Amino acid sequence: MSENTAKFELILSSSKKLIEEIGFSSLTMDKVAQKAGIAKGTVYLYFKDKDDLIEKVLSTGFERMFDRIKRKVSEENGMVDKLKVLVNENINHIYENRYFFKTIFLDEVNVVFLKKKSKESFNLRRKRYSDFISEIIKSGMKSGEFRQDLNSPRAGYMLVSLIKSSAIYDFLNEKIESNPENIKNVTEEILNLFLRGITR
Amino acid sequence: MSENTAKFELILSSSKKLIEEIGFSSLTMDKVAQKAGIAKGTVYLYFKDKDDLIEKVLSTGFERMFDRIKRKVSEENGMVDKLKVLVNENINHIYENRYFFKTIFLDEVNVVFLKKKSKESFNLRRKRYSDFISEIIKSGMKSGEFRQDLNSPRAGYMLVSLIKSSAIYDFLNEKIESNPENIKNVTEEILNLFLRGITR
DNA sequence: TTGAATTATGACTTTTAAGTCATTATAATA
DNA sequence: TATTATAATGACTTAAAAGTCATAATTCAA
Repeated sequence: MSENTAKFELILSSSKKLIEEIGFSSLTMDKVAQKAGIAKGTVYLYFKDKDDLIEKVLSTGFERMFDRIKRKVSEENGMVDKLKVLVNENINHIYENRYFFKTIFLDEVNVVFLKKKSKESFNLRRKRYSDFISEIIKSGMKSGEFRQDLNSPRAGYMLVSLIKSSAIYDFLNEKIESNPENIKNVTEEILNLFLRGITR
Repeated sequence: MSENTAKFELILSSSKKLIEEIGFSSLTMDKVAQKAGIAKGTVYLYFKDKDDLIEKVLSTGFERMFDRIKRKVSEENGMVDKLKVLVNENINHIYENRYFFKTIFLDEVNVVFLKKKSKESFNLRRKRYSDFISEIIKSGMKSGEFRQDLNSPRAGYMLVSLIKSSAIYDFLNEKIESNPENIKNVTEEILNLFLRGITR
């Protein structure tokens, strides 16, 4: 595996662009090479195989998003406030990378294409994020901000899925433009439901 | 396209079993034929192509589930009660067909494999279900059972995703056994969150 | 400057599985 | 029973794309 970081990044970003354009299901190594302006063999100098390439596209994207969210969350004190900035930051990130996430979510890429090992890391990332949320909820239960009878890991997992499904809902309804108004609404609707439920 | 219903059903149920065993990504027409104990060419007498076969496996499964839920829901009057039986019935259905849904959810099959046309019908089914829920929520808003400031279509969509993600959560944590205790808990946790939120 | 080491190339091989169709078997009908 | 129509077969064709590797280009070190 060669060490040239610039070329590694070039292949990675070309793949990401391609995925936005044509989706995962049509992604081929030939197209990746063409998009990056290099030969197919070169791709294999930097990535073990196609699975490795996709896994790295997904994992670098996730780490970038997770770091960003963690930074913002750490600036808040109350658990309700932490959840608020978490949702806000997550939705913002999704909208800023909306064409990528549109493909991820609507194509439901997810783990189908990945081999066993990459499937596991996919689920591990999901778990790391929902565990992070679960800890906030646990603290909120201790502090009295949240109900005492919650199953915090499940609740954490549920919030992740609410965020995701809200974005899917918008993408399906063609609300893909990233205007602040829209983002503010989505964020509030998720938080409203998650914090207060639908009953009066 | 031949008319023999028994053979049609045989291929359909063999495919479903196979999907449970090996997942969508490894499903081949050769394996389907072998599982059904017939020749590959025969499969093509009853289904246009692989996409058609998968689409029919998914759509018949969905219709069965949706009918069952609608029947139960129609027996209730209050909107809260309707949502309660809806969630309960949906979770029950998922657990009764847990190996199928485990594959569907964890492999995240969804639409990846399907061609454009089938992708659309996949999203249409999802929409039919969330619209159905959305109508219940709208009635509940009118009757005063629910808050007035809800975005009912989005809320409907969110409930669908809460149900799905709860099942995924259990499957990921190996809680796949279908004991009534477990099902009761899951149902209650979903409803608790959706109706009341996490704050006190 | 030269030759060794590294990186890049893309035509080629391999694999896999979808879909076809000439042939055969079975069922229906007269 | 003979003839026609329908259903079934599976070897074969086709297609697509992953992955390889002998060769070429470039970079580096002496």
